[in-house]
Amino acid sequence: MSGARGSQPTILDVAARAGVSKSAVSRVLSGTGRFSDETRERVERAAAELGYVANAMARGLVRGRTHTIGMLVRDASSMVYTALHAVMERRASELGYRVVTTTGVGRVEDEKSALAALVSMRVDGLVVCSGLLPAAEIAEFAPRIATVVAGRPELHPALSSVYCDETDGGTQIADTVAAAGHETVVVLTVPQDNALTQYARSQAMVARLRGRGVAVVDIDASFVRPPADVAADVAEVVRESGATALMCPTDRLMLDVCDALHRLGVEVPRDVSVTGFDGVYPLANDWIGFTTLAQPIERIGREAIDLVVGRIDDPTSAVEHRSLRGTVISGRTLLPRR
Amino acid sequence: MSGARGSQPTILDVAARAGVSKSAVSRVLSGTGRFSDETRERVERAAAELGYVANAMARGLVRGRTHTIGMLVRDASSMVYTALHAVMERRASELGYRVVTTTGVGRVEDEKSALAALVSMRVDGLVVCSGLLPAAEIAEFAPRIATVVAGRPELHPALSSVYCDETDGGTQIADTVAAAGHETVVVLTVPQDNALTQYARSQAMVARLRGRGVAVVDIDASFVRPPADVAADVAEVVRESGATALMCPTDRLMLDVCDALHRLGVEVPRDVSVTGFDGVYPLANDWIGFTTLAQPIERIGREAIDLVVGRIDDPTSAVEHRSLRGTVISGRTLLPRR
DNA sequence: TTGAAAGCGTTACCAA
DNA sequence: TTGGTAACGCTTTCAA
Repeated sequence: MSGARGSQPTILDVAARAGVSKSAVSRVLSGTGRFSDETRERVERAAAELGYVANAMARGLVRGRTHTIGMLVRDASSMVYTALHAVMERRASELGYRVVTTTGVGRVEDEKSALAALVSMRVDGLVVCSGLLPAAEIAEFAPRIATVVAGRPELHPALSSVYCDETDGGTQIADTVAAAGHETVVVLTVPQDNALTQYARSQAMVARLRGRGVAVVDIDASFVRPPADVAADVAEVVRESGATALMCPTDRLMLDVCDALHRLGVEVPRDVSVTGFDGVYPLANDWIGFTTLAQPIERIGREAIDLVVGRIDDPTSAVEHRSLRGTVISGRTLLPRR
Repeated sequence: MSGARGSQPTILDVAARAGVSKSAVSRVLSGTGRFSDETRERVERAAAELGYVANAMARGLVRGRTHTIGMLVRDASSMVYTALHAVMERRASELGYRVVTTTGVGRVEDEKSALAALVSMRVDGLVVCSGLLPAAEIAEFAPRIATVVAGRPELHPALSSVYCDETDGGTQIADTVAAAGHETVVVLTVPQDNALTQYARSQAMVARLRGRGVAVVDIDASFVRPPADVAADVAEVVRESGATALMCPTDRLMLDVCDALHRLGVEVPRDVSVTGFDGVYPLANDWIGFTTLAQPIERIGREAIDLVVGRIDDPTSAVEHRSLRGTVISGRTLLPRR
């Protein structure tokens, strides 16, 4: 039975081999209760010989706790989420938790099911890192599972959150551009339903620039548009309106647009200055030299874990919304006007 | 009872609310067996009203299958793993599997426990993406769980694997450098125990260059050395031996070294040509212009999932080692000599 | 210090 | 078509 293909040894196999009861095995292996040195010795040897690894499902079922935090990520290939993931993993392990990650593959439906998968695994806590899933879908589980939203400004009354202050960030970087003397600026904007965060930051950029008397040309950069098309629009505007700077809602889009502009013969920063947003390694790097707004990823990740663990330990703890300020990184892509 | 804090509704709660037995609920919700329309209707409503999400632990326990593939990643912040993650997630979902990811935080011990966590969750299959963990540690579970190693040339007889042919890759990029006419080249090498893959590719570079009569200066770039120190060595060698090119084992290290060289006043590619390895977005990009060897990440990820699912479906299927060729990407960082 | 037995939430097999 | 009941692998009383 214990040798059947695919079946792993159970506590009964260990007990039989050690010549003790399964209760004894359980006590020894989980270090609870009392047992003699001899029992311990025999159990440990038997377990090692069998390559026994306790079944977390069975354990979780009876204990009602999994010591696991589920992380839902929007896009496994985005560097922002990736960086967040690494930070959270580290912090969670310090606190005695394991992080398991799932992702939707971009669609809301997939994300809902990825979230449900985490819930069905009965993770002790949930950290949602996605600007895509509507708050209501997330909040549904909040009464039963400690839930925190990380990386997006979520003010839902049932959900704690930690995020970069997008408005402040957009404003800061817009100030940087304005201070460099640019008088006509292109801002790439993303529709609200594409990504809340990106929408918020571009709106802040536009508002601040206009507030400072800068002429703004707004170009649609919704996710469905290929960067090459966006770049073509930018090139045209630069030619016709004489815009001298371009602001992007993410470093990633900035990179794609720079690339496309390059193919059109428009060089950065010679012909046009460009700024990004996110500031995650490796794009935020002196040698590459993006001028961008760095999100406080380290703090966001760490505090998200602290918040969720806090709520696991004390489910009655108050909902909190923490807004963290980002920092402008000055690179080579933004030049003073003229 | 069903309202107790933290406790989620169970199948019994649904059954009670729907006025049927838990067996009926199980049948309806899992779509197996027969049931009347009325039963279905009542069960579905009750489940929806309660926000019921089946407990995957209980289900997995009795079914003996979780429909989950566990992915062990070395470094959640590395773009190579990140890219692999995204590809695998997509392919697995096409095949009806969910991917859960865990990572060590860099140390072998942590990785072992991260792997054990996956095993304890009784994932149906395991994809190990780490050049760190010794094959023996991984192979231990192979007899009981379908296991595939992705992204490293692992020829262990019990482990299937898919990986970039590191030797061929190192050779290809070395050929590219030699063909550009460089006669003295610095190669950054990493010790074998730091990372198998990086070791293999740098050795291949060195061998090929020497084979073509190129003078090679070998600089130690073990993980513990700060890139700034490595860069200082490089700067000195460039000055003293007149080396005109530098080959790095990863794009990431390449970036850090370029950055550090820049601070030392050594400009790339003006003063020295540089090549990398990995070729993952965003560094492999025309605008940034790294000359590098692109690993076939898309194929590696996809085939890793196909292999592991194949072994889940047919545990007797043969162990396979698939070596995939990478492609040189020509960027701006490599100039012809003189 | 030990082992027997009662669950944990599901599914699956059986009568009914 | 139904519902009762026996697992699944483990932890946790409770007696001994």
